[in-house]
Amino acid sequence: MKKLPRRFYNRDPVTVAQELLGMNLVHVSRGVKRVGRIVEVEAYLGPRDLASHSSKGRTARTEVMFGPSGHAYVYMIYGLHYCMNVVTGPEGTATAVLLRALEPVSNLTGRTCGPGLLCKAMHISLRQNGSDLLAESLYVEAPTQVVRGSIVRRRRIGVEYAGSWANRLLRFYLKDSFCISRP
DNA sequence: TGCACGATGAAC
DNA sequence: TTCATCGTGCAC
Repeated sequence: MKKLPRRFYNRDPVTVAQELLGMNLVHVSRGVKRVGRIVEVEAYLGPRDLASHSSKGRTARTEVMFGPSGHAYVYMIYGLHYCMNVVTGPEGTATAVLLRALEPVSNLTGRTCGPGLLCKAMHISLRQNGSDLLAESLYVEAPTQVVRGSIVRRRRIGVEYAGSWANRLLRFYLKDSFCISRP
């Protein structure tokens, strides 16, 4: 097991998204280490990407996205759920990868397939927004051997309002996973 | 200062 | 298909 270095995140979000598949998301809180295997993600390509929150510009909410890579961008959606992203690329590019589904590895209870469910099971909330993924609490690590298999590309979920950007194939998931939020 | 609307999930 | 529920961004 090896924590992913800053340079892993500091690349284009499409590359980072695909390479995150098969990696383990780890959250240590109150002495409990929760681990899940990332099996579904979406890439958000910055201010020009109308589906990305960063297309609204630099605001209090999107501030973390505009910062350095390797940090967690967590936000509340529909007043009910949380979604977690990993900030990618050079500082200021405001690109990110949304984590959409995990396969349970350790200490996870409840479902983990879906961005809101994933955060709930991992005990991730607004407290984790801006968290450095190279620190000790929340991070991603490579398992002893990364098993990926075939990667499927699909349209992103829930971004129909984004015009032609909604049609881009920016969602990636592991074909062989039993845990995908939507086919 | 007010208001429409979500990168969702669950129920019907 | 509908609804829960509230922070955000933008119109006034």
